[in-house]
Amino acid sequence: MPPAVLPRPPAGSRSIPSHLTTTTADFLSTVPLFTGLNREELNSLAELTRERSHPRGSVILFENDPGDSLFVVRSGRVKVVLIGEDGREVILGMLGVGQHFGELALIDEQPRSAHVIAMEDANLIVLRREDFRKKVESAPSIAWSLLLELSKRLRRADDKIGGLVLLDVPGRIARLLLDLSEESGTDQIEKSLTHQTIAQMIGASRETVSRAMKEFQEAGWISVERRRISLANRKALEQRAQVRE
Amino acid sequence: MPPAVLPRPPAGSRSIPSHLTTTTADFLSTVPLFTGLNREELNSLAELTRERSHPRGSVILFENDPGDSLFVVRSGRVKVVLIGEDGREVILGMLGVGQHFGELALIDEQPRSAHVIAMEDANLIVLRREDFRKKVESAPSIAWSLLLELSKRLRRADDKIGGLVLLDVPGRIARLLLDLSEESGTDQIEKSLTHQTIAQMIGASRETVSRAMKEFQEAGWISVERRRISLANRKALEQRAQVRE
DNA sequence: CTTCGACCGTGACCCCGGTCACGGGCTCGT
DNA sequence: ACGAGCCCGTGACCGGGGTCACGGTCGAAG
Repeated sequence: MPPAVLPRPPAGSRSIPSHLTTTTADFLSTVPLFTGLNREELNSLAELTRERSHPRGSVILFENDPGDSLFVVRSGRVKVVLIGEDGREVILGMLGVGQHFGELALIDEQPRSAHVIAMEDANLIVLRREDFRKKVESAPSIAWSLLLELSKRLRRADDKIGGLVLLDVPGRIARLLLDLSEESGTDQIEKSLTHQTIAQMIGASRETVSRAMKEFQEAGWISVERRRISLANRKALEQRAQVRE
Repeated sequence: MPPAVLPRPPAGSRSIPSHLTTTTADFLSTVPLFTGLNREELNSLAELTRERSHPRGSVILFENDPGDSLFVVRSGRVKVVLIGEDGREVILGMLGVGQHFGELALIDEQPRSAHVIAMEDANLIVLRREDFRKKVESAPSIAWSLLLELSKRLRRADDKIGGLVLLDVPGRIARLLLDLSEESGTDQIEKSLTHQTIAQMIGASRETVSRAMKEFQEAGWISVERRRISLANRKALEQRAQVRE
């Protein structure tokens, strides 16, 4: 892994109004955070919004930076990571279209808690703190959505902590695969997930993940065809993802 | 470690109106969650409340149980834990007077995400979901306090994940000690923290914690006198709690 | 005072998984 | 189409830390 000297946002961070398939307001209506807003509110919200695009690999925001914006992913995919001095990355989460990040700093006014990096070219909708605050006050349904979202993340995080302490690497992988498939609804996992990425999500090395994945395949629990993982034996994986003595 | 067959709440779970130093309403006014409520609102809130007492070691609520109550610690101390089939415990958090738990299930209606166990004899104030919901709706300041609290916990959890992956055991201990001292305001940590407890908080074994703590003492970074840990060399600990190569 | 249970200190052992070092296969960009 | 990067597979090595097994101390209960 290259020591990854983090460059400040390189070219491409300019605000480019994106003329895409839908209007911003239309898009916002599909974002869970903003369900509960009516047409009018969506429009006024869209007014307050800027748009930025980031090329794959660029850093969208830095840990410890003061932050006063909320971001919604309009296209592409983004990862939330911690990075040690030695360059090792821990992936706390991956966010896709319609998901958002940066709320924490909006709520508690603390510095950003992690880096966010574009995994693919990404377009982001940006909302500034004051505008967001006003929106929340005028539309309490947003506050409730936020609570729901934070709750979900907190459960996930606690789960992850439990997994890190109680499970071995194969167990953690099994759990991750089950999580991902659940969130995609099917037994398929589409995302282009490299072993390296998996390793960073579960706190392991690339090599160990390779070996474990091979075992899962040989056991017939999963099958892997170009950029697609299928869960063939869910039961077995669930078993493996459980603490046993 | 005893395999810890978890008994259902034993004797002592009866609701006992506690005639303590202050009234319930007075106490609630000191709880961060409810700052922002005026006298009247506090009184009406107190009306909706029940009180329970739990002896040291008893389980207050079980992971996976459906849950519809919020708890506020009125006295004593409580731990939030995950428990593997093999009996190993992971301590996700410790809560003292004025802190609350059980909100997650109130917000997202999912089952409880962890066990909660009394570390000392504890008195708890209990509030049912519907009553709580109504309160939140009538007093949006509560929603904001909740967002603040969940944000704080999420940051903590992410930190913990980072620590588990990036730091060795001494590093994780250093970080824990710094956290605890910060939250107590001084360089002293009072709580009766056994090595066993520390081990469960950072995902390590009792023995390894013993050895690391000894090194810290010999290095002069901390000093330990009966049930009290003092941080003597904060700088060194901060250093140790950092990822280095 | 004695016993009993928690808690701490320490040594021996050993295994999971991180690190290093390669080699070989894809996919791009030019 | 041919390097240049990414990826993935695999072997060798070895070290952090878990586990086991004791012994010692101390406070509380009988």
